[in-house]
Amino acid sequence: MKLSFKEKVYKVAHDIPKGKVATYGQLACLVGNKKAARAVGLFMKNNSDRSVVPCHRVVAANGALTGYSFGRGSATKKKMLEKEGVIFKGQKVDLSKSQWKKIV
DNA sequence: CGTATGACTAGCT
DNA sequence: CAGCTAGCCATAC
Repeated sequence: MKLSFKEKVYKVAHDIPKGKVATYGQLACLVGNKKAARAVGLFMKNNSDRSVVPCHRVVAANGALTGYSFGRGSATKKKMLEKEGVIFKGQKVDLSKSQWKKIV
């Protein structure tokens, strides 16, 4: 079975461990199209698995909490991440400490 | 198939 | 530091 880009994105996103976050570009790179960060975000928005896929563990390349049209948006997202152990720097995620690094 | 859309990113001013 | 532009991609219609 051939996984669609979107399927891969969901798969990788689901692989993000608790307390860690990944950037759209990173996910895009993991699925094979590092320039498809846009498409990645698109799937997160059209997510049907928002309760299944930890889309809240996906942030912008600079650690900003972009998007997230769930709950109170970035507020809820930030809360969830902080609760999971993600380090925050002001209003952004401290990628230097909480960016997920896929171990292959 | 062509157009429109979007939770992106990097570079410049 | 903030704002803007251009480039790139997959999906839906």
